[in-house]
Amino acid sequence: MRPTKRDELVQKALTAFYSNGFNATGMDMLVKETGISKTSMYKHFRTKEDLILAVLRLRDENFRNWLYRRMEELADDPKEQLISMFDALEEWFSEPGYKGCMFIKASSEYQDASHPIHKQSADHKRMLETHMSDLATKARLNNPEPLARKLLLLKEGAIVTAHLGHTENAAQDAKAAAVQVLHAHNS
Amino acid sequence: MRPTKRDELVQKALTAFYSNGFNATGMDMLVKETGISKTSMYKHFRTKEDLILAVLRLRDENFRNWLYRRMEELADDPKEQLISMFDALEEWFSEPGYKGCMFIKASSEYQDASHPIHKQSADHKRMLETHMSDLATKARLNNPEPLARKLLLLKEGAIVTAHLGHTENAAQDAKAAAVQVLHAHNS
DNA sequence: AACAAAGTGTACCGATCTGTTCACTTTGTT
DNA sequence: AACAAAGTGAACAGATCGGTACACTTTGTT
Repeated sequence: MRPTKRDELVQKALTAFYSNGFNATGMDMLVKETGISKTSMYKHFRTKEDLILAVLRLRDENFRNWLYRRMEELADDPKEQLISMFDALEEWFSEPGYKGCMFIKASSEYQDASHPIHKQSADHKRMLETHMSDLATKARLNNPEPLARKLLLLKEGAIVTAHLGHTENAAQDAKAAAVQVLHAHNS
Repeated sequence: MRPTKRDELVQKALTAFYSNGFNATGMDMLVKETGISKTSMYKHFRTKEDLILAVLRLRDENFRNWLYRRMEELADDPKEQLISMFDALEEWFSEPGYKGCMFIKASSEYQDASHPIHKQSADHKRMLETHMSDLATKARLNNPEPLARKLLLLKEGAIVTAHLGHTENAAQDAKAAAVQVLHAHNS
Protein backbone atom coordinates (compact mmCIF):
# COMPACT_ATOMS: atom_id res chain seq x y z
CA MET A 1 0.00 0.00 0.00
CA ARG A 2 1.22 3.43 -0.95
CA PRO A 3 -0.79 5.72 1.30
CA THR A 4 0.75 8.95 0.07
CA LYS A 5 -1.59 9.75 -2.83
CA ARG A 6 -4.73 8.90 -0.93
CA ASP A 7 -3.62 10.85 2.12
CA GLU A 8 -2.67 13.76 -0.07
CA LEU A 9 -6.19 13.72 -1.51
CA VAL A 10 -7.85 13.64 1.90
CA GLN A 11 -5.61 16.41 3.21
CA LYS A 12 -6.27 18.71 0.26
CA ALA A 13 -9.96 17.87 0.19
CA LEU A 14 -10.09 18.88 3.85
CA THR A 15 -8.79 22.32 3.01
CA ALA A 16 -11.22 22.71 0.11
CA PHE A 17 -14.26 21.53 2.07
CA TYR A 18 -13.33 23.63 5.06
CA SER A 19 -13.05 26.87 3.16
CA ASN A 20 -15.86 26.31 0.64
CA GLY A 21 -18.38 24.07 2.35
CA PHE A 22 -19.33 20.50 1.46
CA ASN A 23 -22.21 20.95 -0.94
CA ALA A 24 -20.57 23.95 -2.53
CA THR A 25 -17.40 22.01 -3.34
CA GLY A 26 -17.95 19.83 -6.38
CA MET A 27 -15.78 16.93 -7.43
CA ASP A 28 -14.54 18.85 -10.46
CA MET A 29 -13.39 21.69 -8.22
CA LEU A 30 -11.63 19.07 -6.12
CA VAL A 31 -9.84 17.81 -9.20
CA LYS A 32 -8.70 21.33 -9.94
CA GLU A 33 -7.58 22.14 -6.40
CA THR A 34 -5.92 18.83 -5.56
CA GLY A 35 -4.36 18.10 -8.94
CA ILE A 36 -5.55 14.52 -8.60
CA SER A 37 -7.58 12.97 -11.38
CA LYS A 38 -11.23 12.17 -10.82
CA THR A 39 -10.64 8.58 -11.88
CA SER A 40 -8.12 8.23 -9.11
CA MET A 41 -10.42 9.78 -6.53
CA TYR A 42 -13.18 7.34 -7.33
CA LYS A 43 -10.73 4.45 -7.09
CA HIS A 44 -10.00 5.43 -3.49
CA PHE A 45 -13.53 6.45 -2.52
CA ARG A 46 -16.71 5.04 -3.94
CA THR A 47 -18.73 8.19 -3.33
CA LYS A 48 -18.27 11.80 -2.33
CA GLU A 49 -19.82 10.92 1.01
CA ASP A 50 -17.08 8.36 1.67
CA LEU A 51 -14.49 11.00 0.94
CA ILE A 52 -16.16 13.43 3.33
CA LEU A 53 -16.20 10.80 6.06
CA ALA A 54 -12.46 10.25 5.56
CA VAL A 55 -11.91 14.00 5.68
CA LEU A 56 -13.82 14.20 8.96
CA ARG A 57 -11.79 11.37 10.43
CA LEU A 58 -8.59 13.22 9.60
CA ARG A 59 -9.98 16.46 10.97
CA ASP A 60 -11.02 14.76 14.21
CA GLU A 61 -7.55 13.33 14.65
CA ASN A 62 -5.77 16.57 13.81
CA PHE A 63 -7.98 18.78 15.90
CA ARG A 64 -8.07 16.67 19.03
CA ASN A 65 -4.32 16.06 18.90
CA TRP A 66 -3.67 19.75 18.48
CA LEU A 67 -6.06 20.88 21.21
CA TYR A 68 -4.94 18.32 23.80
CA ARG A 69 -1.28 18.99 23.18
CA ARG A 70 -1.73 22.74 23.24
CA MET A 71 -3.61 22.57 26.54
CA GLU A 72 -0.77 20.55 28.03
CA GLU A 73 1.81 22.98 26.76
CA LEU A 74 -0.03 25.96 28.22
CA ALA A 75 -0.46 24.57 31.75
CA ASP A 76 0.71 21.77 34.02
CA ASP A 77 -2.14 21.56 36.49
CA PRO A 78 -5.21 19.78 35.00
CA LYS A 79 -7.51 22.48 36.32
CA GLU A 80 -5.50 25.15 34.57
CA GLN A 81 -5.35 23.02 31.47
CA LEU A 82 -9.13 23.13 31.28
CA ILE A 83 -9.04 26.89 31.45
CA SER A 84 -6.25 27.17 28.93
CA MET A 85 -8.44 25.42 26.37
CA PHE A 86 -9.81 28.88 25.68
CA ASP A 87 -6.37 30.34 25.10
CA ALA A 88 -5.76 27.59 22.57
CA LEU A 89 -9.08 28.40 20.94
CA GLU A 90 -8.10 32.05 20.71
CA GLU A 91 -5.00 31.04 18.77
CA TRP A 92 -7.17 29.06 16.41
CA PHE A 93 -9.71 31.84 15.93
CA SER A 94 -7.02 34.31 14.98
CA GLU A 95 -5.57 32.13 12.26
CA PRO A 96 -6.07 33.74 8.83
CA GLY A 97 -8.34 31.13 7.30
CA TYR A 98 -10.53 30.52 10.34
CA LYS A 99 -14.03 29.54 9.25
CA GLY A 100 -15.59 27.88 12.28
CA CYS A 101 -15.88 24.24 13.26
CA MET A 102 -15.91 21.69 10.46
CA PHE A 103 -18.20 19.36 12.39
CA ILE A 104 -20.79 22.01 13.13
CA LYS A 105 -20.79 22.84 9.44
CA ALA A 106 -21.05 19.20 8.49
CA SER A 107 -24.06 18.75 10.73
CA SER A 108 -25.56 21.91 9.24
CA GLU A 109 -25.37 20.53 5.73
CA TYR A 110 -26.29 16.96 6.66
CA GLN A 111 -28.99 17.64 9.19
CA ASP A 112 -30.60 14.28 9.54
CA ALA A 113 -29.39 12.80 12.84
CA SER A 114 -29.23 9.35 11.26
CA HIS A 115 -26.91 10.47 8.47
CA PRO A 116 -23.38 8.99 8.78
CA ILE A 117 -21.80 12.43 8.45
CA HIS A 118 -24.00 13.81 11.20
CA LYS A 119 -23.29 10.84 13.46
CA GLN A 120 -19.56 11.10 12.94
CA SER A 121 -19.68 14.77 13.87
CA ALA A 122 -21.52 13.88 17.05
CA ASP A 123 -18.83 11.29 17.82
CA HIS A 124 -16.17 13.95 17.65
CA LYS A 125 -17.99 16.08 20.21
CA ARG A 126 -18.50 13.06 22.45
CA MET A 127 -14.79 12.30 22.49
CA LEU A 128 -14.03 15.86 23.49
CA GLU A 129 -16.52 15.53 26.32
CA THR A 130 -14.89 12.37 27.59
CA HIS A 131 -11.47 13.97 27.57
CA MET A 132 -12.59 17.09 29.42
CA SER A 133 -14.49 15.03 31.93
CA ASP A 134 -11.37 12.97 32.61
CA LEU A 135 -9.37 16.14 33.09
CA ALA A 136 -11.96 17.48 35.52
CA THR A 137 -11.76 14.24 37.46
CA LYS A 138 -7.98 14.43 37.61
CA ALA A 139 -8.32 17.98 38.89
CA ARG A 140 -10.53 16.63 41.71
CA LEU A 141 -13.32 19.02 40.78
CA ASN A 142 -16.90 18.41 41.86
CA ASN A 143 -19.32 16.89 39.34
CA PRO A 144 -16.78 16.46 36.56
CA GLU A 145 -19.24 15.42 33.84
CA PRO A 146 -21.60 18.39 34.19
CA LEU A 147 -18.58 20.67 34.42
CA ALA A 148 -17.12 19.22 31.23
CA ARG A 149 -20.43 19.73 29.44
CA LYS A 150 -20.60 23.35 30.56
CA LEU A 151 -17.07 24.08 29.41
CA LEU A 152 -17.83 22.52 26.05
CA LEU A 153 -20.97 24.61 25.71
CA LEU A 154 -18.74 27.65 26.12
CA LYS A 155 -16.31 26.22 23.59
CA GLU A 156 -19.00 25.62 20.93
CA GLY A 157 -20.51 29.01 21.62
CA ALA A 158 -17.14 30.69 21.20
CA ILE A 159 -16.48 28.82 17.96
CA VAL A 160 -19.68 29.89 16.25
CA THR A 161 -19.53 33.40 17.69
CA ALA A 162 -15.97 33.86 16.48
CA HIS A 163 -17.09 32.76 13.02
CA LEU A 164 -20.20 34.95 12.96
CA GLY A 165 -17.75 37.65 13.87
CA HIS A 166 -20.08 39.92 15.76
CA THR A 167 -17.82 39.87 18.77
CA GLU A 168 -14.20 40.78 19.19
CA ASN A 169 -12.98 38.35 21.74
CA ALA A 170 -15.23 35.34 21.93
CA ALA A 171 -12.45 33.14 23.32
CA GLN A 172 -11.64 35.46 26.20
CA ASP A 173 -15.32 35.96 27.04
CA ALA A 174 -15.67 32.19 27.15
CA LYS A 175 -12.55 31.91 29.29
CA ALA A 176 -13.89 34.42 31.80
CA ALA A 177 -17.18 32.53 31.98
CA ALA A 178 -15.29 29.25 32.34
CA VAL A 179 -13.37 30.57 35.31
CA GLN A 180 -16.62 31.56 36.98
CA VAL A 181 -18.25 28.22 36.25
CA LEU A 182 -15.21 26.30 37.38
CA HIS A 183 -15.14 28.21 40.65
CA ALA A 184 -18.53 26.75 41.48
CA HIS A 185 -17.11 23.25 41.02
CA ASN A 186 -14.33 23.67 43.57
CA SER A 187 -14.58 21.55 46.67
CA MET B 1 -49.89 45.93 -2.77
CA ARG B 2 -51.24 42.51 -1.91
CA PRO B 3 -48.67 41.13 0.50
CA THR B 4 -50.39 37.78 1.07
CA LYS B 5 -48.86 35.74 -1.76
CA ARG B 6 -45.38 37.03 -1.21
CA ASP B 7 -45.58 36.50 2.53
CA GLU B 8 -46.93 33.02 1.99
CA LEU B 9 -43.93 32.26 -0.19
CA VAL B 10 -41.43 33.57 2.35
CA GLN B 11 -43.12 31.69 5.18
CA LYS B 12 -43.17 28.37 3.33
CA ALA B 13 -39.65 28.88 1.98
CA LEU B 14 -38.51 29.36 5.56
CA THR B 15 -39.83 25.95 6.52
CA ALA B 16 -38.24 24.31 3.50
CA PHE B 17 -34.85 25.98 3.97
CA TYR B 18 -34.85 25.27 7.68
CA SER B 19 -35.45 21.57 7.34
CA ASN B 20 -33.43 20.92 4.18
CA GLY B 21 -30.68 23.51 4.16
CA PHE B 22 -30.17 26.38 1.72
CA ASN B 23 -27.99 24.85 -0.97
CA ALA B 24 -29.86 21.58 -0.78
CA THR B 25 -33.22 23.24 -1.43
CA GLY B 26 -33.60 24.00 -5.12
CA MET B 27 -36.10 26.39 -6.62
CA ASP B 28 -38.01 23.52 -8.21
CA MET B 29 -38.42 21.87 -4.83
CA LEU B 30 -39.66 25.21 -3.55
CA VAL B 31 -42.27 25.27 -6.32
CA LYS B 32 -43.41 21.83 -5.28
CA GLU B 33 -43.52 22.55 -1.56
CA THR B 34 -45.04 26.01 -1.68
CA GLY B 35 -47.47 25.46 -4.57
CA ILE B 36 -46.36 28.81 -5.98
CA SER B 37 -45.18 29.01 -9.56
CA LYS B 38 -41.56 29.71 -10.31
CA THR B 39 -42.56 32.63 -12.52
CA SER B 40 -44.27 34.21 -9.56
CA MET B 41 -41.31 33.65 -7.27
CA TYR B 42 -38.97 35.37 -9.63
CA LYS B 43 -41.38 38.28 -9.95
CA HIS B 44 -41.12 38.85 -6.18
CA PHE B 45 -37.42 38.08 -5.83
CA ARG B 46 -34.80 38.62 -8.46
CA THR B 47 -32.55 35.81 -7.20
CA LYS B 48 -32.59 32.93 -4.77
CA GLU B 49 -30.26 34.95 -2.59
CA ASP B 50 -32.83 37.74 -2.31
CA LEU B 51 -35.41 35.20 -1.23
CA ILE B 52 -33.07 33.80 1.39
CA LEU B 53 -32.44 37.29 2.75
CA ALA B 54 -36.20 37.82 3.06
CA VAL B 55 -36.52 34.46 4.79
CA LEU B 56 -33.81 35.44 7.26
CA ARG B 57 -35.53 38.75 7.98
CA LEU B 58 -38.73 36.90 8.80
CA ARG B 59 -36.87 34.39 10.91
CA ASP B 60 -35.11 37.13 12.83
CA GLU B 61 -38.42 38.83 13.56
CA ASN B 62 -40.19 35.62 14.57
CA PHE B 63 -37.40 34.29 16.70
CA ARG B 64 -36.62 37.46 18.62
CA ASN B 65 -40.29 38.16 19.23
CA TRP B 66 -40.84 34.66 20.47
CA LEU B 67 -37.78 34.56 22.72
CA TYR B 68 -38.29 37.98 24.28
CA ARG B 69 -41.97 37.32 24.95
CA ARG B 70 -41.31 33.88 26.38
CA MET B 71 -38.65 35.23 28.72
CA GLU B 72 -41.11 37.83 29.99
CA GLU B 73 -43.80 35.22 30.49
CA LEU B 74 -41.49 32.97 32.47
CA ALA B 75 -40.23 35.60 34.92
CA ASP B 76 -40.93 39.13 36.14
CA ASP B 77 -37.54 40.14 37.48
CA PRO B 78 -35.09 41.03 34.69
CA LYS B 79 -32.38 38.94 36.31
CA GLU B 80 -34.61 35.90 36.33
CA GLN B 81 -35.68 36.66 32.80
CA LEU B 82 -32.08 36.27 31.70
CA ILE B 83 -31.93 32.88 33.36
CA SER B 84 -35.26 31.79 31.96
CA MET B 85 -33.89 32.28 28.44
CA PHE B 86 -32.56 28.76 28.84
CA ASP B 87 -35.95 27.36 29.79
CA ALA B 88 -37.35 28.94 26.65
CA LEU B 89 -34.52 27.36 24.67
CA GLU B 90 -35.34 23.99 26.14
CA GLU B 91 -38.89 24.29 24.85
CA TRP B 92 -37.52 25.09 21.42
CA PHE B 93 -35.03 22.21 21.42
CA SER B 94 -37.74 19.70 22.27
CA GLU B 95 -39.97 20.72 19.38
CA PRO B 96 -40.30 17.86 16.86
CA GLY B 97 -38.65 19.56 13.88
CA TYR B 98 -35.77 21.19 15.76
CA LYS B 99 -32.74 21.45 13.51
CA GLY B 100 -30.54 24.07 15.12
CA CYS B 101 -30.19 27.78 14.48
CA MET B 102 -31.04 29.03 11.00
CA PHE B 103 -28.44 31.80 11.19
CA ILE B 104 -25.63 29.51 12.21
CA LYS B 105 -26.54 27.30 9.30
CA ALA B 106 -26.73 30.25 6.95
CA SER B 107 -23.26 31.36 7.98
CA SER B 108 -22.05 27.79 7.51
CA GLU B 109 -23.23 27.69 3.92
CA TYR B 110 -22.26 31.28 3.10
CA GLN B 111 -18.98 31.50 4.92
CA ASP B 112 -17.48 34.61 3.48
CA ALA B 113 -17.87 37.34 6.10
CA SER B 114 -18.60 39.88 3.38
CA HIS B 115 -21.52 37.89 1.97
CA PRO B 116 -24.91 39.59 2.58
CA ILE B 117 -26.36 36.40 4.06
CA HIS B 118 -23.46 36.08 6.47
CA LYS B 119 -23.69 39.73 7.45
CA GLN B 120 -27.41 39.52 8.07
CA SER B 121 -26.87 36.50 10.31
CA ALA B 122 -24.31 38.47 12.28
CA ASP B 123 -26.82 41.31 12.64
CA HIS B 124 -29.30 38.94 14.23
CA LYS B 125 -26.78 37.91 16.86
CA ARG B 126 -25.85 41.51 17.50
CA MET B 127 -29.46 42.43 18.21
CA LEU B 128 -29.75 39.61 20.70
CA GLU B 129 -26.64 40.88 22.39
CA THR B 130 -28.04 44.39 22.71
CA HIS B 131 -31.26 43.10 24.22
CA MET B 132 -29.54 40.89 26.78
CA SER B 133 -27.17 43.66 27.69
CA ASP B 134 -30.13 46.00 28.29
CA LEU B 135 -31.76 43.38 30.48
CA ALA B 136 -28.56 42.96 32.48
CA THR B 137 -28.43 46.72 32.96
CA LYS B 138 -32.03 46.80 34.16
CA ALA B 139 -31.18 44.03 36.61
CA ARG B 140 -28.38 46.26 37.96
CA LEU B 141 -25.81 43.56 37.38
CA ASN B 142 -22.11 44.32 37.15
CA ASN B 143 -20.50 44.61 33.71
CA PRO B 144 -23.70 44.05 31.75
CA GLU B 145 -22.07 43.81 28.31
CA PRO B 146 -19.57 41.08 29.16
CA LEU B 147 -22.28 39.25 31.04
CA ALA B 148 -24.60 39.41 28.04
CA ARG B 149 -21.85 38.06 25.80
CA LYS B 150 -21.19 35.17 28.17
CA LEU B 151 -24.85 34.22 28.37
CA LEU B 152 -25.08 34.30 24.59
CA LEU B 153 -22.02 32.07 24.29
CA LEU B 154 -23.89 29.57 26.42
CA LYS B 155 -26.98 30.03 24.26
CA GLU B 156 -25.11 29.38 21.00
CA GLY B 157 -23.29 26.45 22.53
CA ALA B 158 -26.56 24.93 23.70
CA ILE B 159 -28.15 25.42 20.28
CA VAL B 160 -25.44 23.57 18.37
CA THR B 161 -25.02 20.92 21.05
CA ALA B 162 -28.75 20.22 21.10
CA HIS B 163 -28.61 19.81 17.33
CA LEU B 164 -25.51 17.62 17.32
CA GLY B 165 -27.49 15.62 19.82
CA HIS B 166 -24.61 14.17 21.76
CA THR B 167 -26.02 15.51 25.00
CA GLU B 168 -29.36 15.03 26.67
CA ASN B 169 -30.01 18.35 28.28
CA ALA B 170 -27.97 21.07 26.68
CA ALA B 171 -30.40 23.77 27.76
CA GLN B 172 -30.31 22.81 31.40
CA ASP B 173 -26.52 22.49 31.39
CA ALA B 174 -26.36 25.96 29.92
CA LYS B 175 -28.82 27.24 32.50
CA ALA B 176 -26.76 25.86 35.36
CA ALA B 177 -23.65 27.48 33.93
CA ALA B 178 -25.54 30.74 33.44
CA VAL B 179 -26.55 30.79 37.09
CA GLN B 180 -22.93 30.36 38.09
CA VAL B 181 -21.74 33.04 35.71
CA LEU B 182 -24.46 35.42 36.76
CA HIS B 183 -23.59 34.94 40.39
CA ALA B 184 -20.20 36.43 39.69
CA HIS B 185 -21.86 39.55 38.27
CA ASN B 186 -23.85 40.30 41.40
CA SER B 187 -22.88 43.42 43.26
C1' DA C 1 12.96 -6.58 -19.82
C1' DA C 2 8.45 -7.57 -18.39
C1' DC C 3 4.35 -7.10 -15.88
C1' DA C 4 0.88 -5.28 -12.85
C1' DA C 5 -0.61 -1.58 -10.03
C1' DA C 6 -1.64 3.08 -9.84
C1' DG C 7 -2.64 7.34 -11.95
C1' DT C 8 -4.07 10.39 -15.97
C1' DG C 9 -7.16 12.90 -19.35
C1' DT C 10 -11.18 13.38 -21.66
C1' DA C 11 -15.47 12.59 -23.07
C1' DC C 12 -19.69 11.37 -21.53
C1' DC C 13 -24.29 10.09 -18.73
C1' DG C 14 -28.60 11.60 -16.67
C1' DA C 15 -30.02 14.58 -13.21
C1' DT C 16 -30.34 18.89 -11.21
C1' DC C 17 -29.06 23.72 -10.64
C1' DT C 18 -30.59 28.97 -11.16
C1' DG C 19 -32.97 31.66 -14.03
C1' DT C 20 -35.86 33.01 -18.49
C1' DT C 21 -39.46 32.99 -21.96
C1' DC C 22 -44.10 32.91 -23.53
C1' DA C 23 -48.75 32.14 -24.03
C1' DC C 24 -52.42 31.64 -21.05
C1' DT C 25 -55.80 32.30 -16.92
C1' DT C 26 -57.32 34.31 -12.78
C1' DT C 27 -58.38 38.26 -10.00
C1' DG C 28 -59.50 43.06 -8.47
C1' DT C 29 -60.91 47.66 -9.73
C1' DT C 30 -63.32 51.01 -12.12
C1' DA D 1 -67.91 45.07 -19.52
C1' DA D 2 -63.19 46.30 -19.87
C1' DC D 3 -58.56 46.51 -18.47
C1' DA D 4 -54.40 45.78 -15.93
C1' DA D 5 -52.10 43.37 -12.35
C1' DA D 6 -50.91 39.07 -10.64
C1' DG D 7 -50.37 34.25 -11.12
C1' DT D 8 -49.91 29.79 -13.81
C1' DG D 9 -47.63 25.90 -16.44
C1' DA D 10 -44.44 24.07 -19.15
C1' DA D 11 -40.67 24.22 -21.98
C1' DC D 12 -36.14 25.75 -22.28
C1' DA D 13 -31.07 27.56 -21.64
C1' DG D 14 -26.47 26.95 -20.00
C1' DA D 15 -23.98 25.41 -16.28
C1' DT D 16 -22.85 22.18 -12.90
C1' DC D 17 -23.82 18.09 -10.12
C1' DG D 18 -22.03 13.07 -8.81
C1' DG D 19 -20.33 9.37 -11.10
C1' DT D 20 -18.64 6.18 -15.20
C1' DA D 21 -16.02 4.40 -19.37
C1' DC D 22 -12.02 3.90 -21.87
C1' DA D 23 -7.65 4.24 -23.74
C1' DC D 24 -3.41 5.79 -22.27
C1' DT D 25 1.00 6.67 -19.36
C1' DT D 26 3.70 6.40 -15.29
C1' DT D 27 5.69 3.84 -11.55
C1' DG D 28 7.48 -0.01 -8.59
C1' DT D 29 8.90 -4.75 -8.31
C1' DT D 30 10.90 -8.82 -9.75
